[in-house]
Amino acid sequence: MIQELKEGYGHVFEDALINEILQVGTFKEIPEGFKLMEIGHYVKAMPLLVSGAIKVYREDTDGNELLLYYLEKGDTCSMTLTCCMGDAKSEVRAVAETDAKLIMIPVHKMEEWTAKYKSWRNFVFESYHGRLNELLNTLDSIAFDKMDMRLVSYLKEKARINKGDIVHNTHQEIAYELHSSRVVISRLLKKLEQMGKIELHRNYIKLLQL
Amino acid sequence: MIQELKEGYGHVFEDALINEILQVGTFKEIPEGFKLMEIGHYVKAMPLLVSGAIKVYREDTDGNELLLYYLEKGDTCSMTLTCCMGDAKSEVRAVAETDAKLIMIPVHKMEEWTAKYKSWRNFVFESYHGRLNELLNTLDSIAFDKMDMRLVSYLKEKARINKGDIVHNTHQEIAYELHSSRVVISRLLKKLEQMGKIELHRNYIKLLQL
DNA sequence: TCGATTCGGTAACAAAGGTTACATATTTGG
DNA sequence: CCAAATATGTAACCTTTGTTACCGAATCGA
Repeated sequence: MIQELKEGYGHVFEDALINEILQVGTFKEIPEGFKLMEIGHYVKAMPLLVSGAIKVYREDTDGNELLLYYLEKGDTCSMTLTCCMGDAKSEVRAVAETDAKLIMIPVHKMEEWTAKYKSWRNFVFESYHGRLNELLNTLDSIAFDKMDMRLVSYLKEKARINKGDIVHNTHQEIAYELHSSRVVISRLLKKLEQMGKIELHRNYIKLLQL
Repeated sequence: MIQELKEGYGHVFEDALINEILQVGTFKEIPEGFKLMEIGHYVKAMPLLVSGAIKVYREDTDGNELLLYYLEKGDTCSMTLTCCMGDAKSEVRAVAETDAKLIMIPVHKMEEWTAKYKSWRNFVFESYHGRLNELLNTLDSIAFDKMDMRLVSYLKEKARINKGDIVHNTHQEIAYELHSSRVVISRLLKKLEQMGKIELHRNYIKLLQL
């Protein structure tokens, strides 16, 4: 665990804090598709993401779904932060987009560290800042962009997260994540293909020049 | 200033902190329409809202606009928090919706208090939590609701903030805040009037039973 | 191997929302 | 008081998005 922690967080946390994390944190490996957090559940530990990517969703009571953003190495879930401290329920769903490695921190340490370590405070605040900004970007995209633009952004981001130029999703899955319908997504994807920007295949899409 | 502070924040902050705030904070009264924060500007002080309401907007480079949420008594601007600590630029615009009273806290105290006062930490975290949730609600509304529902929610919220059943806005102003067009808003308002839910007048709308 | 399932393509249509244009009423400023 | 500006109503039309329906191809499982 020590090398993963140092690699991902060595520049962020002071040595004393790194040592504390090593003592109380537990290392966890999760497979792609693993559900880390469910709406309405309480959260008992805070994850520091060491490798892989986590996607964070919004879902309403009617089953409507919307992808909010991804977490990557060095990120933590701000939602979890507030849930832990405030003893509140989760408002979002989190699922591993790829295989991932995490260090789980027990909730009760967080309050303690916030008082004790400047680097922890900075980390927590920066985490909030980052997440607020990602939410704002998602909001911009929904409020101001049309579906074709949103789709292009989605494909780019997905490819970036998965470090390649292939997006392994069906049209239906994309439709869910963008809160649209399969037919609409197929239609727009076909247009992108005709423009020479992507190549469509069963179960995956290859990005050419977006 | 002392009575406003105690009334709004007496249950939230411990006495020692209240005293510190009285020493370093400056009291400020601002009129309706006053611009508190502009996108791209740096923020040098953090506001504690004592009375009145502040509306927080998103605006993109093309001039597209969208109302995010309101701040009320006991709230502070989380965006400001991160901007102060991280020395980052503001991502939003904030305008006084009504006349308002604020206590401004110099940035450098925030870091100090976060280490020193548990009540301050709680306040800051709850503030973040609240704002994240309001952003999520706004997002839900844009992503999942149609314009007629959004309009009804808007009118209700606006009336609540202004403590009455009158919304003092032109159709054009409402269109801007919901990022729609005047014609669409007029159309939907007319429908609401025909359903007996509102009364339309020049420059204001009276809510009946929404 | 064969039937069932999943995935994607496409057409026809509906609904929501945006745009343009123009009319009328009210208010404001000189 | 009158011209200009502002606020609203309304019609016609277009674009985007969503819905339903049906098709064939690929894949999977017994």
